[in-house]
Amino acid sequence: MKTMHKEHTLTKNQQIIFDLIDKSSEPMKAYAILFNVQKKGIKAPLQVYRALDKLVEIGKIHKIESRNAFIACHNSSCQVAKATAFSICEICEKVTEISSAGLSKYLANFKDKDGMKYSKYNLEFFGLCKKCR
Amino acid sequence: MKTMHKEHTLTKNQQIIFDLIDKSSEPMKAYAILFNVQKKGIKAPLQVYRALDKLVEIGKIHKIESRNAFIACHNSSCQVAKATAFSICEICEKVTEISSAGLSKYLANFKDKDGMKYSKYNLEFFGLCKKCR
DNA sequence: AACACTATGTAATAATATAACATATATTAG
DNA sequence: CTAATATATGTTATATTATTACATAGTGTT
Ligand SMILES: [Zn+2]
Ligand SMILES: [Zn+2]
Ligand SMILES: [Zn+2]
Ligand SMILES: [Zn+2]
Repeated sequence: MKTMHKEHTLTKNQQIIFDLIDKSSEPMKAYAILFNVQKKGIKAPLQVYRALDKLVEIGKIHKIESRNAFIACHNSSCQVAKATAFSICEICEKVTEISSAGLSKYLANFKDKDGMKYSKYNLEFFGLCKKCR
Repeated sequence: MKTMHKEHTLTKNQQIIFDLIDKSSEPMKAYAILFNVQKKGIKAPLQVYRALDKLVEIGKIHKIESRNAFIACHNSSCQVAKATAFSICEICEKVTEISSAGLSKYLANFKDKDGMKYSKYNLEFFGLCKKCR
């Protein structure tokens, strides 16, 4: 078997925060998350950041670096928690995870001028989404 | 002539801050920049951020989004202020701007599943640099 | 001179993220 | 099972990154 998926059982805080992000239609910022989960007993920024760190680490969510925001992974079976690509609408800020075999293959095989390959990358495309065009 | 380069005459603050970043061997963070230019009369964060915004806008520097840091553009004639790619060493944090015709062509021509093209992108590769391998 | 535009100066504050320390819960080894 | 270890949580304080708001100054155009 080529890829074995370790099942990560989420802890309570991780589950609460993942559920919130997962059902959100847009990327969520840490303090928006905090505000939303306070009714569930998560009171401090650090509790949020710790859960976010872990969720990113195991690939359940991704951080949109240019926006300091987080979205759930929608690459179904995301073996590529470390090879991410997104399109970002510069008007409505809609973010979509790009799942392109061609793109990931190209980038995974890309060699810099020293012949160096990189297995980990993050790519953010910017433009206008369908609605905003 | 294909690309006409408007010469941007930098203002005083812009020049001070660009010079500092340009001579730095590593990406600089905004408050490190602030600290360094205080002797030159730039006293407030906003003065730094305004200069940074402008310098990014005209392509003299780039922001490394995953690090909240800034480096001078070294794509010599950077027509691609909006199409940037970097390699980042996860140990020593060395950042290098990637200048690859193949890569930029591939990305500029990349179409998502809706057939959408993106003229603007930012790509960050992560790995270990020569020294850290 | 009048106007528009860009840049600067300054103070206050907002938004994002981490350090430090105490406690609790889960996992593993003996 | 129990002790040891690792992971997760709770809490307070603080560090880091970035923007709002408003006043002033310079630059170029008509
Ligand atoms: Zn994903
Ligand atoms: Zn849009
Ligand atoms: Zn460049
Ligand atoms: Zn290195």
